[in-house]
Amino acid sequence: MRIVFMGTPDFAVSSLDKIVRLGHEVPLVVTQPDRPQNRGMKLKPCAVKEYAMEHGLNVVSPEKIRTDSEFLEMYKNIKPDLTVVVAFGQILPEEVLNVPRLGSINVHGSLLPKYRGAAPIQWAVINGDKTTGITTMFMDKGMDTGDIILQDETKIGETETAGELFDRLAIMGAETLEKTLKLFEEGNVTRTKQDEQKATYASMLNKEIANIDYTKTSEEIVNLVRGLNPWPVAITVLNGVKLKVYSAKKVSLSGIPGEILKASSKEGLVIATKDSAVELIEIQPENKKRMEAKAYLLGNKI
RNA sequence: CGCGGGGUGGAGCAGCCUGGUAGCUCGUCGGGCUCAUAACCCGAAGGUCGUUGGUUCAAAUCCAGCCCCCGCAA
Repeated sequence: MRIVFMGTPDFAVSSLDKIVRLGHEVPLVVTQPDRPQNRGMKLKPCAVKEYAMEHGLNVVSPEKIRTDSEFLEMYKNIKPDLTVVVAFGQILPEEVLNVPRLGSINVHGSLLPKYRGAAPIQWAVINGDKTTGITTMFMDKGMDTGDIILQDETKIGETETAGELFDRLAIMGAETLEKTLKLFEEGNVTRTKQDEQKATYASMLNKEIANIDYTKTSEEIVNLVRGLNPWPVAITVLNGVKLKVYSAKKVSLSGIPGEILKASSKEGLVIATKDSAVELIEIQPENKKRMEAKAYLLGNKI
């Protein structure tokens, strides 16, 4: 088939790679424009763009795809059979969605209608879900509201981080996409409407939720830490020391929520929560490297 | 030229301002104590102080360049 790909971050690369390896024709790849990213405000191409350039694919990065008539014209002239969208990052208007002969499909990192929106994988971990999965669907003008084609389910590990789940779902996404493309080739695609009653939204992550709230339960806090690792990472401030928290576990102690119960290189760093306490195991103090809390306490005090 | 912190035995830090013996808390190895131990006692190994050059009788320390790591912001 003649497939246009739209996607931006790492998560999308394995799906694009799958399409290329399956031997489909990819006349165009669409990504977000380069953004100033790192220290020093340097421009860095996104993961999909890097992949596309390495493989000699034609890449465009419209600033606002909604209002870009030049892009729409060019896109129409390509006459794609199908367009695959994976974590693209821009809302696509109906004129764009309707261009491909067979439609536009999306690979989403949750079992829709649960976790429509921007950060489904992290929210599944933050909420302590036991399972999640991949959904492929036809796109419509709503936010992840289109008809479902296929779903694959996977268990979330007890201590799995969002980053680890991300990597697994990126691979699973490519596999589910492969099965979906096969259905298109065979002409056996089915559509299942989403159950609106069960729909939930996974909003974008912001810094507010990254701050650990010790009046929550230990389990909620541990899940938050897992769900925000490796990005944007849970944050806490203890006696004026700002820390990123990469891993934590529940321990059987108690005190006033937020109280520092232990802070030594031998016993570790333990903070009281609503129902018990959490030990902050792997941390990153401001301006420092990521390290064990016990190592930090060898030469620093909290 | 976005703002800022840092690179010192295996780990985390001090020392730098006010140049002159390499320090602290751990870890490792050996020995001791103990029913036993992540506890305690004794001893040992292990560092071109990121790198290049400069100043000086003398540089971890002062000066200049370069490399690398990190926080904020985006």
